[in-house]
Amino acid sequence: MQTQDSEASSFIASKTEHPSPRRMSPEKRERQIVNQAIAFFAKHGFEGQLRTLTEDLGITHTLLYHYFPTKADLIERVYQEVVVDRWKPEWQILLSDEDKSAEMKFVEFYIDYAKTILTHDFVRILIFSGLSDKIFSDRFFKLLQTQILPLLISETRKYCEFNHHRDTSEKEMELLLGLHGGIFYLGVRRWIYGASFQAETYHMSDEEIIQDRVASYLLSAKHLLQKEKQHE
Amino acid sequence: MQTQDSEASSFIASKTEHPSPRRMSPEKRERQIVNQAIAFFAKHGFEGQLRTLTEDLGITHTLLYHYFPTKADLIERVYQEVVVDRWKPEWQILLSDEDKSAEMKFVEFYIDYAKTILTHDFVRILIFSGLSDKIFSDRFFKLLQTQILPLLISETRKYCEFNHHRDTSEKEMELLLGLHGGIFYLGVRRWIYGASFQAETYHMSDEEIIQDRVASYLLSAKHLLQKEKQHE
DNA sequence: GTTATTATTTAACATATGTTCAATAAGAAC
DNA sequence: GTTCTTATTGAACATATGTTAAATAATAAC
Repeated sequence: MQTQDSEASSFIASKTEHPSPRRMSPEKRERQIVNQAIAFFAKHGFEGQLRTLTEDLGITHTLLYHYFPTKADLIERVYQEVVVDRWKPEWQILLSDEDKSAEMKFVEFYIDYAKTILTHDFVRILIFSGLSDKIFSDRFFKLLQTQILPLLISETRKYCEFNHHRDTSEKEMELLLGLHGGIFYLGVRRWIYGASFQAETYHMSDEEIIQDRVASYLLSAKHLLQKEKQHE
Repeated sequence: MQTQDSEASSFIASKTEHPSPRRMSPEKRERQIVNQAIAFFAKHGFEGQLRTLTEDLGITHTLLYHYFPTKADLIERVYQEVVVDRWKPEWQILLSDEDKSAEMKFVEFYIDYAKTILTHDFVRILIFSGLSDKIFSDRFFKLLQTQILPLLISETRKYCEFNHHRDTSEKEMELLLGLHGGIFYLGVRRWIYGASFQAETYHMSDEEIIQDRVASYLLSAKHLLQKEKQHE
C-alpha cells in the first residue's frame, strides 16, 4: 500500500552502480531479466517468487509479463540458456580425435567439462530440476549417456589395449561413473554444500585435481580390464 | 536391495477409506506424523505445504499444531531423525580397529555408510538443505570432516606404509574425496536424477561396487604416496 | 510541439499457505 | 449413563504469490 515511488526510485538508483534507465530497449531489458532470472533461480530454486526476482532490477514484477507470458516460460528460457546452450558438440569431436592419447582426451574433456558445467548456476539448476520434475536433469543425462560415456568407455578400452567388441560391462561402466561422479562432486561441494566443505586452504586447481583423478582412473581400468581378459 | 526408507507405502491405504482411527494416542499419532513428514519433505522439499502433507494421513493440517508449534519445529524433528540420529559412532570404532586391514575397514565402512546414508530420505533432505539454508548439510559435513575423513587418511597411509606424521596433503585429501564423492554420487544418481540415469539392467550390488571402488582407490593411493616419499 | 507507440507501473484478483482459536466429539474414568 | 479430558475439526486471518487489465509516461515520428 506504499505509494511514494519518488523516494523508492531514488533509493534504488543509488543502490545499483548504473541506475538502469526507466525505459529500456526491449532487447536489453529482456537480456537483463534473463540474466537476473538465471542467477535468481539458481540461488533460490524455481519456487522463488517473481517479486523478489525483480527487486534488484528496480522494476515491478508485472513487467516480466510483458516479456514472458508465464513464470514457466521464463524458467524454460533459463533452462535453455543454462543447460541446453551450454552443451558443447566439440566434446564429441575431441573424444573422437585419432591423434590424441586417451589420457589427453580424458583430461582435456573433463577440464573443459568442469569449466563449463561445474558452475554455480548449472550445478544448482540441474539439482533443483532433479529434485522436482526432473525435466532438465533427464534431458541432460540422456545426452551424457548417449553422447559422452560410450566414447569414454571406448577410449578406456583402447588405452588398456582391450579392443574386444563385447558390450560394455557393468564393471567398466561403474568404474567410469566413479570417476565421473567424483568430478561432479567437486561441483556439489562447491555450489551446494558451499564453504562448509571447503578445505581450509585451497591450492590445487581443478586442472591438477582432474589430472590426478584421470590418472587414477586409467590405472584402475588397466587392472580391471586385464582381469576381464583373463576370463575369456 | 534398495533401502526401504520411511514408509511412503504404509499410509497410502488411508487415502480412499478411513481405516486409521479417528482418535489416536498422542504417541502413535506423533510417530505417524513424523514418518509422513520425513517422506513428504524428502519428496517435495521443505517448502511443501502442510495441507498436502496431512492429506494422505486423513487428518486436517491444523492437527499438526497440536504436536508441533510451528512448521519449523516439525522440520527440525525430521532433521533430527533423518540426519542426526542416523550418524553411527560405531563407524569411528570400526575405523580404529587394530585387527582389521585397511581395505577391510574401508569396505566395511562404506558399505554400511551407503546402506545408512544413501537412502531416498537422507540424500534428498541433505541436498534440499544444502540448496537452501545449509543448516543440516553443514552440521553433517562437519561430522564427516572431523570424525571420519582423518581416520580414512590415516588408514590409507598405513596401507601404503607411509607413516610420516606430516599433515595431510591436499593431494591425499583430494584422492580420498574422489572416492567419497564417487560413492555419494551413487545416491545422487538413484535419488535425485532417478530412473533417468540408471543402467538398463542392474546386476552389481552396492557391495560389489564399493569393493571395486575401494580397491581402485587404494591402488592409486599407493602410487601417489610412493611419489610423495621420493620427494623427501 | 504534437501525436503515436509502447515500456512500465498501479491497482486488483484469486488462490495459496502458515497460523490461531473456539467448537466438537471420541474415549476414559466414574 | 454422566462427566471429564483432550484429540480433532472448522472457520477465519494475514500474508504470500502468479496473473490480468487499465492507467501512466518515456521515447520516437511527424
